[in-house]
Amino acid sequence: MAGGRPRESRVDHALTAATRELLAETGYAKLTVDAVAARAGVGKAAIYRRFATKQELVFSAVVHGVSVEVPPDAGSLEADLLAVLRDIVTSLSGPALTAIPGLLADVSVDPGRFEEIFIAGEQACLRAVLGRAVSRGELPEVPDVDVVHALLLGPVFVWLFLLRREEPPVELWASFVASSLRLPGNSGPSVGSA
Amino acid sequence: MAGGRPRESRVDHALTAATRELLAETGYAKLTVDAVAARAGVGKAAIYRRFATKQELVFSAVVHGVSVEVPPDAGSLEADLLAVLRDIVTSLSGPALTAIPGLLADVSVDPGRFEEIFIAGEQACLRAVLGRAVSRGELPEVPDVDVVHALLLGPVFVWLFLLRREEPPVELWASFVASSLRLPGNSGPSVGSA
Amino acid sequence: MAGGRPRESRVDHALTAATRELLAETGYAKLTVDAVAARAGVGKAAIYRRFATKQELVFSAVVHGVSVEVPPDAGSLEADLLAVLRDIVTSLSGPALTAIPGLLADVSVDPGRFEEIFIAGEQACLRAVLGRAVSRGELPEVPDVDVVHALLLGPVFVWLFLLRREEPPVELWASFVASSLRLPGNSGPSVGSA
Amino acid sequence: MAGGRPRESRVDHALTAATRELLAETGYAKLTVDAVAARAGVGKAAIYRRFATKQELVFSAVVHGVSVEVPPDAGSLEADLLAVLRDIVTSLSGPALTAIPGLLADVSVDPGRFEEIFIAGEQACLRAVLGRAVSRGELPEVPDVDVVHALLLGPVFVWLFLLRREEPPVELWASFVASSLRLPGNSGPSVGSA
DNA sequence: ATCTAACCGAGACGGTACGTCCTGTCTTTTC
DNA sequence: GAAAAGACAGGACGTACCGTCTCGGTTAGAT
Repeated sequence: MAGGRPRESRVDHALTAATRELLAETGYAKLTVDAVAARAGVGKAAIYRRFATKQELVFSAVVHGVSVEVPPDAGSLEADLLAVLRDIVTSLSGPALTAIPGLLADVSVDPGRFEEIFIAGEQACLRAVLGRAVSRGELPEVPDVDVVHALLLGPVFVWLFLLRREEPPVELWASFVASSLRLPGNSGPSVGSA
Repeated sequence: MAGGRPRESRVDHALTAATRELLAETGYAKLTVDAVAARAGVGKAAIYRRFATKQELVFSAVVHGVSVEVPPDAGSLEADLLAVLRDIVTSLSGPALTAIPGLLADVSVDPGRFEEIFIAGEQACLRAVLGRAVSRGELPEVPDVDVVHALLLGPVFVWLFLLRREEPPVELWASFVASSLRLPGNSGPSVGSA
Repeated sequence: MAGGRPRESRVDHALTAATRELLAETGYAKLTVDAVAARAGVGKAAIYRRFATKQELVFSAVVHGVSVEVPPDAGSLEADLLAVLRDIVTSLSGPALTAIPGLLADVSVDPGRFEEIFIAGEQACLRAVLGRAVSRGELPEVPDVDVVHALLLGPVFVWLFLLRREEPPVELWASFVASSLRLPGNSGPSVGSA
Repeated sequence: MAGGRPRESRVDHALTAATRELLAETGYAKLTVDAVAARAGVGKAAIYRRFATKQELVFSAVVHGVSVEVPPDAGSLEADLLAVLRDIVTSLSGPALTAIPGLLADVSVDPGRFEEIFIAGEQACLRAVLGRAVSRGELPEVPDVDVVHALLLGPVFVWLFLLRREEPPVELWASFVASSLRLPGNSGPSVGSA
């Protein structure tokens, strides 16, 4: 009823590392489970003991260590939003840059899991930042977080994955969003958050 | 030198229809070329005579009839932006909703083609709309189109493909973007358009 | 409802040849379907389009060209039996020598098919030979073919596959069987052939 | 230097029983070591501490209790041969019936071990029986034991494993072999026993 | 009225990856 | 130190899909 040999963390680390390397070298589409196993010096069974599909493996490797920290108070709504935007850019860079389109495409990856990692954390940060703005008196009340979040994350997404360009103009967007939020009539809760 | 049997338009229509049906039924990831051929009552060769890859087939079926019309003058920047946003939402609905994440993922799809259809047309509309705002005196000069485009398209993208929710709050975003663009200091060209 | 590309006989021949080569080089146990495909310059799908399992592939390669000819009248029962025995030895030599134990073990190979090739043909020859002996007056009546067949095939089987020795003493066994059959009381049909 | 926990005989018995059950239920080809361990309520290590390979495990379970006793003098060569034949049939029945083809196929099983149990013992019995016939005056000299042994074992083998029929006609074969051995010229040593 | 070239459905082809399974070994904790 | 439990590396299996190719046959426009 008890024990058995515990899983080796060596394997977990090797898998994460190998997946990220191959993601960088060959891209998501050409990444194969056999190649990951070979690179990690691991049997395929050890992979499928941990992840049900290739997508879960990649997902796990990509989200490993994505920050969910609320950025420190930067003094103003605009500066705070800029910090959130920079975090978003960071979380979409590195291995994620290569993997996310593929993960988004493969239905097999649990949308809930995806949302939880890439959306919920960011929304929590955003909520904190907007709360600070209310405390400061910059905003009369906390606007709908989903709407604002999409307004921040969306442009970065398009810039990186559709236009495939680097260095999204986050300062500009932070300024846009901050200024429009401060205008009267734009801040009230307006759609029902699901 | 000429001659040969002409292609049957029946085949083209059957392919578009079959592809859209299967996209709706099984999603992009589980769509197979054999299934499309079978559903369309067509040989695989007839498909590959028209499209070099599966991605082109899907792309063609999805973009078929996407509007690239500049919306009529609605009287104000905000109303014009709203019209552009609605066009964007329309172009991302229907079969495209299922197919776009997959197309985005498959590197094999020519990024240029994709950009041409889904980006360039929208940017042209946007440019016209922004030009009208300058004529009206709502804006001092035409802002960077890439930046504004990402600001419009991005939130819709996130809403539909990441949050997988329906009916994006386009009125809100149109209002946000219009008001922030009208603020002094936000409208100048600020990053080099590639 | 008709047509489609016909199967290439080149593939069939290449598969038979490759299977036999690998059987000789590595033995049945280490023979892999991938290796056969690679050696034959053939995709695995082409194999599994023809054979449901690895066993059927090997079986087909091994039985290819097994003779089922009734040997010419050699003048006496003993000489005829010797000829049948030599045919048996021949049919169990070559690739079959390596493959038969494995085929026998793998339940997946249809016992009926196996019997049909390796048993029925030999029994038909034997029946003819025994009939000739009756015509000659060497035997009063045709004995039970199953029983005599087992008496001929069995020792060869044991010699080759259990003792793993070469050159079974077929002359001796032919002589034994012929002389015992000729004795009164040994030739009548005694068990029900299934 | 000695000491430690002694091996539990419970494990040995459970292994033999589980192996035989699974042999009967699923056959040799589908028998897995994990299944044996699970059925026996035993860890795999306990198996591999006792047997080097799966084949040895099965072999051990199958040969457990195979008699190697020289049958008592039945009064005549034919009756003695019949007794030997019956012993052969017994040793090939039960779990062995399912396992032997598989054991024969897996080269990994030591041919020496196999020979020792299934061949040498029977040949010793046969040698004794033939010696008794010489003493009785039924035979002028002891014939080549390998040859006669193949003549006895072979037909049973074919009947059980190739034809997959039950109740081999041992009386018939005993009579055949006894009568042919008694004929002049058939009894001399004729091939070199390896 | 041919001839010819490109089309058509059907389906086999080489190749590649998938996810499952099994073997024999190793590593825990428990007795 | 043996036991049960179960993770480990390695590697074969049979399935599925892609994009190409080969059949026999059809359908235009050019001769």
